[in-house]
Amino acid sequence: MPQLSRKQLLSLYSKLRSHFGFLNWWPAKSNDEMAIGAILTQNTSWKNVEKAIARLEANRMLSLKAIAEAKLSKVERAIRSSGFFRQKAKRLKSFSTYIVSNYGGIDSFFKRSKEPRKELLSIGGIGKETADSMLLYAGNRPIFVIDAYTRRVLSRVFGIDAERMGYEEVQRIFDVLPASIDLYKDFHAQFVELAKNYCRKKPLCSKCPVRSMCKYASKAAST
DNA sequence: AACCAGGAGAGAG
DNA sequence: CTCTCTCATGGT
Repeated sequence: MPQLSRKQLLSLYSKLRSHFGFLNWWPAKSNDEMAIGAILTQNTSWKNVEKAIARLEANRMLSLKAIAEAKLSKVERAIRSSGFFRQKAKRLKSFSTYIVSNYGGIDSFFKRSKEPRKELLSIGGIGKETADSMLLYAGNRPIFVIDAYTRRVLSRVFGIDAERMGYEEVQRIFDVLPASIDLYKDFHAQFVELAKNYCRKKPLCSKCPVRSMCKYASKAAST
């Protein structure tokens, strides 16, 4: 019993896509860099993550192998700009150590793991959103990533109480879509772009690219 | 100058 | 299972 039809979702995507254009999200040079970025961006703006990635690269630690071998304090220093640096340094190390020692590298992890999602979640510091981001953007699995922005847009545009729903429950809304990796990647990016620019605390409904199909916008206009 | 950012986990109920 | 609190920094 899906709450939204494929047509509704694709119509939303179409509007976003023609407004924002194709968003080449997460253009990491390697899957290592992508996975590292996924951990660093937890509850942190991407801008500060870029600085941390640049510093890791400058110190030749922009790979799981290098992080697994580096001292914790050295990782901490490099990623300080991304906030939560002590936690994240531990998370980077435990993740890197797990992948490198069990699979040799992230590419063979994605190739050989039978249940990659469950396995990622078993590693400390990797929650559902981070795991799904890695699976979609690095592992090329058709898994829809749910974040706070996605929930907010679903809530406002369609009136779905996605902010109180469980993660997988929100994820199931997108089961009606064709299992296209490129669609999932770009759709998620479009959600973020819409939420950051329009669905804010102080919403900009009058200029919103999807106001014609948005419940919140029409409600805000009539009152 | 409060307030949030592309969350996760431990603890409590 | 769901709710609450903590983690810690830079930008607006």
